Amino acid sequence: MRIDVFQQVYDLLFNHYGPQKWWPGDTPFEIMIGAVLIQNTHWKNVTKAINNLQERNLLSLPSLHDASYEEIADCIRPSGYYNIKAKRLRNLLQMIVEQYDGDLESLLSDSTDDARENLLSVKGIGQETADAILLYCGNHPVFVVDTYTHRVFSRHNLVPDECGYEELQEEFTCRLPSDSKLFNEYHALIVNVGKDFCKKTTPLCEQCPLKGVEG
DNA sequence: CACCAGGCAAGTA
DNA sequence: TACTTGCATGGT
Repeated sequence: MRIDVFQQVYDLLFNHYGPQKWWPGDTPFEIMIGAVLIQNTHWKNVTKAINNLQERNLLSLPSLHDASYEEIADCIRPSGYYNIKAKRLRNLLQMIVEQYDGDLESLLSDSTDDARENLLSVKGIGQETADAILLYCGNHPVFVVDTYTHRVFSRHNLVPDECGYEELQEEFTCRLPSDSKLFNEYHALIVNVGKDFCKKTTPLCEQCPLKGVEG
């Protein structure tokens, strides 16, 4: 019996990169904030923004919820789209206050479906951000799809180019065991190989650990 | 200098 | 429904 190609890709990536220890961040709250700030932005910029929040003691739900819009925007300026992201952070905190009495752990221990639905109801939280929060803050077994996932897998003809978020996510979900630890590592590995070998303009590379893998 | 990054929502037809 | 555009800083 042949091993599934998605499993093969995981093995190739894991053998090449080793365990990733994601998500960068010390607390679920910090990880959640990072999930919003990373949207279409380099992680290096997000680090600066998070450091600014840390310096002003804003890395907790009550303190950030109390902070003014201007102060938040000023802190997260390096992460880009700072006006819209400040609003998104406030929307997210507001939902947690209203739906979960301001308790992040309460959101994270809710059922996956209910927590996801509440996250998606927030303006500024889309499917990827919601799933990243569910997986990397709450260890829910949901596979996080991102631009690298689509690019790497379509470029290797493992999924059709026009594959959408849910369709792509389903490919992983139905081929792999529902294991949050596996999903955690796999997504991180895909981002890694995407950054190194599957940029928008770089078409192909001899050193790519996925060289020769085709659907 | 141009281009891009671990998206998302609003606007247009 | 299916495209297009605005949002913005900092690294290469």
